[in-house]
Amino acid sequence: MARRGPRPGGADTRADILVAAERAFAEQGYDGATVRRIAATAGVDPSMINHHFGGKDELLMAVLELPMDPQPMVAAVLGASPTAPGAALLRRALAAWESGPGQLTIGMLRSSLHRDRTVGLVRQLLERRVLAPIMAEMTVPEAERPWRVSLLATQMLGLIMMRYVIRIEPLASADHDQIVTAVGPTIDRYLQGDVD
Amino acid sequence: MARRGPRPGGADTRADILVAAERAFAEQGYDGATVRRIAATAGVDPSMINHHFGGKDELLMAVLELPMDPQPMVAAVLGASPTAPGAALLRRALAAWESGPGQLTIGMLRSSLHRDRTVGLVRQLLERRVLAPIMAEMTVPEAERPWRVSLLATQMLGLIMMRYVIRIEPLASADHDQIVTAVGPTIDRYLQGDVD
DNA sequence: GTCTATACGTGGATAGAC
DNA sequence: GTCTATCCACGTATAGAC
Repeated sequence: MARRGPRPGGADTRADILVAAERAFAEQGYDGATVRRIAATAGVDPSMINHHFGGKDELLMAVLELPMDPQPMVAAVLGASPTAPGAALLRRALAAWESGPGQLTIGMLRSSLHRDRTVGLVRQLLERRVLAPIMAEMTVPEAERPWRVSLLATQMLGLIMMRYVIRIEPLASADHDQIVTAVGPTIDRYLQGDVD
Repeated sequence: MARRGPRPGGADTRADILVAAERAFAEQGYDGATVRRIAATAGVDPSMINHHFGGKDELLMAVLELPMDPQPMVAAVLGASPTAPGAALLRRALAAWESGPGQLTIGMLRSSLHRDRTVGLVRQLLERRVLAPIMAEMTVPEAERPWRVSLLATQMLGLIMMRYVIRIEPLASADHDQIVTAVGPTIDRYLQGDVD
């Protein structure tokens, strides 16, 4: 019954674990996702997770470093709509968050905020893969960009949390046009308007 | 050694548990706070928590329903500064979040976002104790108020999360004046400006 | 290096004695 | 109402087979 040695079929244990873990963390949160269940889903022994990643925390970190979507998209949108980038940015962001991968991203974010270690990783990823590309495309003087992009981040994160996590009404049911009209000018002002 | 029957001194077990749990959840998050430690801090047996509250989830819910600070303050500020309420609101909010009780509130929020059940309770508390009082003080037609207040909530929550939880720079180190200048106009527009 | 098997400590929860 | 004893699931560490 029991098998010995490498799994048959040339299965890639490490990759299988990552796939199972990404779903589990996004759908069930950090605690809801158990190492044992992730291993079972991946069809491997639980101790393999410690062997390949070091532990549950490191597994989450590895998952957070998987290629995610938003970074190239956001920067490209900015370049395409120089005068009123807020509307275009919001439309792309809303569409992305409501896609399958976007919902996983939101789930991952949600399951990472209550641990200092994972929050630190979220901050790094945010800075390097979302905010830095945006700053590179901005038209204002470079010295202003970190401040402006952090303001932008507050509005975008708050929109995500309120609409998709806390789900307050009428925001959660609002259509994209309403949101773009209401929030777009805020984004425009943070990106290129008067902020001090 | 072992005692039997009710604790001596007429101690109020339930209240003691709540006090210990509030601190523990806020400071250590939902998972970091253990039923066993909360019980030890309160000087009671761990099984008392299940007996009085039903379980760890219900204990968190009971804690979330404890009286919290922000609701009267916010409404009062609005009435005092009818033309540019954003600046006054932000100043009071920033001061509150950086006080001891405010940090506990942020910790509670942070430790509640990754469970559907507790997110639901956060939503209810937010609607009833923060957003409803604000709506009551708004000067725009009543029909517009839910939409406007939900926009306000996105900006305030995003500011909290980015400054105090994710701690992105330069926002995390910015002084209150900078933030008020940059974000105040956003709040003003959501409360009484053109949003559709 | 990759996998299996097993064991330890701690967590939340429960049953039942007092 | 309160406490003891116990249970099961969890994360993790270790030893050793291939």
